[in-house]
Amino acid sequence: MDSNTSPSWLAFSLSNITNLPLFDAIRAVDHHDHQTNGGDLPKLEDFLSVGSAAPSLFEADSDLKTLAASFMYSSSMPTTALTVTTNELSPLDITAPANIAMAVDSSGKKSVDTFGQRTSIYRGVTRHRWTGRYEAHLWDNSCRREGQSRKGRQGGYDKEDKAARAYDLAALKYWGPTTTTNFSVSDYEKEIEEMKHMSRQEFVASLRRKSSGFSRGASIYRGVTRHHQHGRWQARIGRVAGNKDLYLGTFSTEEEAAEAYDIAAIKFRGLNAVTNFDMSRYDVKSIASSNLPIGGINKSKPSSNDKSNISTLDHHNKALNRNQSDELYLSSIPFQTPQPSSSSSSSSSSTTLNFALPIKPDPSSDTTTTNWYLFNNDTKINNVATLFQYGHNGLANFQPSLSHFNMDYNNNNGTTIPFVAPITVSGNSYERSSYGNWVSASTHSHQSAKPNISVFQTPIFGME
DNA sequence: CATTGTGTTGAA
DNA sequence: TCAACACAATGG
Repeated sequence: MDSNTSPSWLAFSLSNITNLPLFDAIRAVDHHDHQTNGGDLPKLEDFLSVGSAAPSLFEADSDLKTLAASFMYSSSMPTTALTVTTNELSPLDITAPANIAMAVDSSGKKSVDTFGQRTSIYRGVTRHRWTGRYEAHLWDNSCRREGQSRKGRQGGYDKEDKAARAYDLAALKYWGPTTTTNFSVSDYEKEIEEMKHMSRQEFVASLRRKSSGFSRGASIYRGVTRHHQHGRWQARIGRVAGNKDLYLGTFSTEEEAAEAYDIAAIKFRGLNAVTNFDMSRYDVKSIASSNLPIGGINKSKPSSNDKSNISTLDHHNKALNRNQSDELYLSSIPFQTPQPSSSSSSSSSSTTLNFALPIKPDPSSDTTTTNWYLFNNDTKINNVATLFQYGHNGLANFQPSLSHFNMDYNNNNGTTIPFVAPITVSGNSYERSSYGNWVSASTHSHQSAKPNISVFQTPIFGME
């Protein structure tokens, strides 16, 4: 909550991190060093790459030119700050495919004499020449056309079989359950279900995101480092727009910092950004539309508040509106003046607010009650009132692009204030409620004063 | 070899 | 807390 010092657009962060997914947590480094030791379990390629480097072996693989998506997997992050217990080769993984053989020869193309150079026993997987990392390749030109998922772009997983699985998933998405996969299709039931809701590009993008690599640092999260003096976590993103490092703030938890990085990454790199958390956590659209002065970031600290930016108060507002408190205001939402008082709006009646929150709907939830809390700037948590959303049921109403929600605001006085807000909401109350992780809105609706709404969220981390 | 992530250090 | 430089890993 003390991370109230981030760039304005970061304001859009909403850490629903509570359910820190299983996020293959360990994007850490693997401690095997294939380059120097023939030690553990030599791999096929170790034998193949005799002499100097193995590089050229794949150079000829021009087929890869058509790759639209690729995932890299590594097994040789050289250093090792974090030695991860590598037991990733769980029994499960070893269920290596019976179709290996076929995988090998079915890739066609390559002439027989190059077979021996295959760098992985898995279909769709190749081992990167220098690095020893693994890439899963999926060829699809349409993808490329749409400018999505081109080759490379992210580090790799640490294990060959992971690359193989990535390939499998992509292939399943593209060619259906009958396609040849490395592992049994039954391994992917869950994923297959998930992919149904995504376009190929989306799915592939998500796969890419899940690939690992990186993190040679203190944090397992990308873009996060621990600061020397107070052990706080600093988030940065390098040389974006401008060519300077962009400092994203310091946070007390890695996750918050990681999220800050993610948002920045999305902001600058869009859908292709490689993020720490699943992209679904963020509302890319909103992040993109925030008025971040791309190319120049408010180098100047968002001094107290850049009310200036706010001027253009179209629905999407940003501008960090810090408040004397130490609460984290994620987004400040200057909005339409309250109702022209048509009726009795004086003190506490009815106000129409317009604001947007870059929160992505949680597709897994079908609840229609969102925990929107309205606060009074002065009293904060005391004046909590829950907003009940009505008139909407189910997922259809949670489309990110969609915008208007009608809500009733039940204030403490029992008064109900109709509330209209173009927002996208996360409706997953179950996970939030248990952690007190709520999206909240704070308002300044005093007498005549123009309401000033800020959105912030209650502390998530550090509170058990 | 161009990018971009991370260690570090230091001033404010 | 914020910034910057230097270096290293990544991916082309």
